[in-house]
Amino acid sequence: MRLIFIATGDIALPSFRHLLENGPRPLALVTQPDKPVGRHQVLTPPAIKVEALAAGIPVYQPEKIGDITAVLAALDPEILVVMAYGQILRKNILTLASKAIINLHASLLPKYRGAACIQAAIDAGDAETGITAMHVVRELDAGDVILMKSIPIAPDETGGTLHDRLADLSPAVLAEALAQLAAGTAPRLPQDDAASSYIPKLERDHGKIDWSQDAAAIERRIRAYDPWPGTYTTAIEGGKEKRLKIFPPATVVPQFLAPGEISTADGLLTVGCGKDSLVITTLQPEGSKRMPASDYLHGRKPQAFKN
RNA sequence: CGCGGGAUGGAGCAGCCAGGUAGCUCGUCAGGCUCAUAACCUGAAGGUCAGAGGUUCAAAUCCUCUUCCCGCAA
Repeated sequence: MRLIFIATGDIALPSFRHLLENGPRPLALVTQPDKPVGRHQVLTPPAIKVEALAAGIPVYQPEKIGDITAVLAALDPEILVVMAYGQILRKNILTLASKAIINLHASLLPKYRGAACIQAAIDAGDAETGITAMHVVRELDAGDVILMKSIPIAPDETGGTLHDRLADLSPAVLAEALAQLAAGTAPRLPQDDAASSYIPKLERDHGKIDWSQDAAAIERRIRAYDPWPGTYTTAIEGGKEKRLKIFPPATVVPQFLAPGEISTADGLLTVGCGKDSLVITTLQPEGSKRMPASDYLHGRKPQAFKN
């Protein structure tokens, strides 16, 4: 089967490796251009590009994928596989493959269409999530479903751990979808648009904690947004405002405190929320390193956290 | 050269602006108290104040440079 792989995010790595080892060997990889990363803006290639080059797979990194339509068409692909690519695919790409263009998406569609699907499942407190293989249509993540596999979400699941587990689940979904497409037995299950939800791309600002929310909701968000985009709050220390990153795990306790009010009893950093309170175990003050909350309390005297 | 914070015994911090015996909250070790304890009391060890140069009678503190860490932004 003539296949082109279109992906940027690390979540696609296991699926890509699966194809390299078990076939069909991709004719090419299309991925985003190298981007400046980190404080010093070092130009960094996507990890999947590095692996593709090492395996001798041709790599294309167009600014807009539409720019290389002719190049891709010349490869005469039967299947396009898209996963965490990061660009909207236009019509000329959607019709490029003779057999199908499919997408692997990290949610149980129609829930959580969009970029932040993994975080959304934890944030919402869902018991399970999964990988969906579906046809790509113009509307984002709205195409007919071929199949999906689910996994349970652990009580201490973070965005990072769930990302990795879903990445590992993906090759099985891809393999089965490809097999069914090849055999002509792949179903086309329309999505229930009325039950769908859309989760926009997360920005750093979305990690700001609102202490008026229930402690349970905040706890889920701290896990969901770790390691990206992370959660943070503003601490009042001696009249000055300091930004604090908050990391999991955090524990919900029934203690009553006003939202943002802090208790340091028993050496624990407990913060009041809209309902119940939250014990913070790990944090990072601006300009300093990540540290246990107990260490933080030894040298600093936060009066409160503000929204 | 994008903006900014930081480097002080094992941990987290103060001291720096207005130079002049190294401080705080813990931890560690020893002893004590207690039926007992992450409690309490007493004592001890542990730091060339990131590095280099300069100013000065005297530098953690002032000036210059270097290295490393981090927040924002991208």
